[in-house]
Amino acid sequence: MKGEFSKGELYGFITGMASTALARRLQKNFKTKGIDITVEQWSVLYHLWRNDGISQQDLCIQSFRDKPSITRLVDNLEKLKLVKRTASKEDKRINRIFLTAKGKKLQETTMEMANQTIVEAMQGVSERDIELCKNVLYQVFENLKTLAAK
Amino acid sequence: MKGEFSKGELYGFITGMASTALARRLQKNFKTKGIDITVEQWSVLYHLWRNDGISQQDLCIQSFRDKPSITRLVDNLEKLKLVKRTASKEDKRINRIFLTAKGKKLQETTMEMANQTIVEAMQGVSERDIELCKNVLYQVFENLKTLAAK
DNA sequence: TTACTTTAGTTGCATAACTAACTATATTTT
DNA sequence: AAAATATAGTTAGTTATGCAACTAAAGTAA
Repeated sequence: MKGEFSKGELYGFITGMASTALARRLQKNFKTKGIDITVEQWSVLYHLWRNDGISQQDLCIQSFRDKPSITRLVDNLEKLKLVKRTASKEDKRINRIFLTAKGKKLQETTMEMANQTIVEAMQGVSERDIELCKNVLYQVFENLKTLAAK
Repeated sequence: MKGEFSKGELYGFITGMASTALARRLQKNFKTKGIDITVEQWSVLYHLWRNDGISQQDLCIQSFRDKPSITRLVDNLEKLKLVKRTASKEDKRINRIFLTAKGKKLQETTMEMANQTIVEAMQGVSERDIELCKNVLYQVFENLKTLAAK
């Protein structure tokens, strides 16, 4: 077990082993249920379900990805007929991204699966500790964001 | 700020925003210091520094990657003259991976940078909370590993 | 109005990840 | 010993990420 995610070290923390494992699990759950999207595509849809019609730039910020990544994710989501690009009339530079009926339909099932996956992952961890862990990760994220802005 | 890594949600947790930010920061720090390796390559070297000459299979388990990923990471590390594949004499299926002098030399500087990056990231987080967070992530990892094995 | 700068998005190139299919060597079973 | 199985590693195809260079439209300044 020496090299794995051992309690005493930060290797797993740096490399995001827990979130990698979580994403892999969610991906497998999608596949098992015959849902043919990647977890990355799901994470883009996630923001559209809350806020349909936002721009690619908004998706960059909210999903914490760069512009080329979003361009290609939207390309693929469009191929899957889950979203549709629409040029903004006010500002022709902007693409507004809208969910299709098919895209909207995925929300309920996949969010349910995501929640279920988290429940499985958090087995044996108290609510209080989950909150604390989220707060630490949030703080880490904020610290690094501040540094990156410099 | 609505879509970002907000305290109240698990989105950032699922997508590994904190570890992504940490990896990006470490990558940038490498680049700034003229160290031309990726963080993924670094994470492979990390295991070799502790245990030179292990097999690709060992690297798979320890770095939590699949076989093709390790094949290519070792390919690229070999191109960079940081490691060298050597077929095992006992079992011809096995490649043992050995650090070159150049590969060994990277340890001190880059580990220092990784530690420094973690210090930056953990600013304002108590030792106790770091420990607790690591334990939660460890538990999550173990839960998912158990599930995957089924 | 023309020139400069900023913003939104795309394209090209390199690295990395997952899946599936494959080769080669070892091990186990019969 | 021969056949079946398991293990180590590679290859091919698709998706995703990061960086740099690019186009087009908007906003700002001269």
